[in-house]
Amino acid sequence: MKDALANFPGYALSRASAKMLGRLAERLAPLNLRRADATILVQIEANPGITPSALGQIVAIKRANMVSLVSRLEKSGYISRNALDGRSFALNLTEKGTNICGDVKEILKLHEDRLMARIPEEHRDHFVPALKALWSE
Amino acid sequence: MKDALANFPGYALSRASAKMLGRLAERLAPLNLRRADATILVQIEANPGITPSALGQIVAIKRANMVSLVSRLEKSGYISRNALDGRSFALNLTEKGTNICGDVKEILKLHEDRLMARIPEEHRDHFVPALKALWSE
DNA sequence: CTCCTATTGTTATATTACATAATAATATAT
DNA sequence: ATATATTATTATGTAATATAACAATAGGAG
Repeated sequence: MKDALANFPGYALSRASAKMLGRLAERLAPLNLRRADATILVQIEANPGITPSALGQIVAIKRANMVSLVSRLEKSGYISRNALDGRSFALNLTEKGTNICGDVKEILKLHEDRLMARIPEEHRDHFVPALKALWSE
Repeated sequence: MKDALANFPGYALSRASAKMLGRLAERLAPLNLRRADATILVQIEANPGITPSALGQIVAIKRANMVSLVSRLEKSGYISRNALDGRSFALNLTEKGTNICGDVKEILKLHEDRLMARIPEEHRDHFVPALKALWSE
């Protein structure tokens, strides 16, 4: 009963990612937020007034899938939408949104710290650079 | 328009994983196989006679979700199921399955090589060990 | 051997993530 | 001024993954 793919980088990458995403989801659950919600809140805070389209490009979420995410966050009172022109909106955090975004960032910090702590020290500094090389382009 | 999470290891991990999984899916599409199909074929070849349950434990797929995967691969003529006892089956590759498994392994090899090639040399050797530290437990 | 418990494969079902196509309104460029 | 592109949106489909329930059966305890 051996794992024939255990040393394949792509396989290890997806297993590690799946496991860490699961962990993060557990940690966000008490806030009643999903990962996409959390990233959107943080990105809006860092980019006040951003449009759904531009936001979607940053976080790799298609416009069509953005709609329900944004409208749910609006209904929860975390973000506001103000018309920029006839077709696009400026997204901003409300006060309530800023508050929960603080909680989110705390959870993210904890999550990232625990994640990095699992990686043996000699590999740690190589981790993010290697991932960014795969991801960005 | 900046990505506030770009340097978060968990975020980078999931972005990198998503991108590479997408690539792999494209490469497997010509064989009309999905990633789960490919991993199952390779794992059965490495573990002849394994049961669906044991296989599911290796690849982190729940029994319930294994059913349709296995039965589809059987219908495609790639694997065979032989009763071990009254409730479990031994899974094996058919000749056709062994053939396509060869193609799969070729694609995986190519995929993994291209993936590693994207990672700057100085980080390469640290990549899989770091991921395994996150994933395994 | 018999009874209780655990395991296996299975069905049904729900959720989440993510993809495409079409559309109406509007901005932008020629 | 008109053609084209972009934005937000709706509708829809698929893949991955999770849980609960169930029948058949294996394995262990007495």
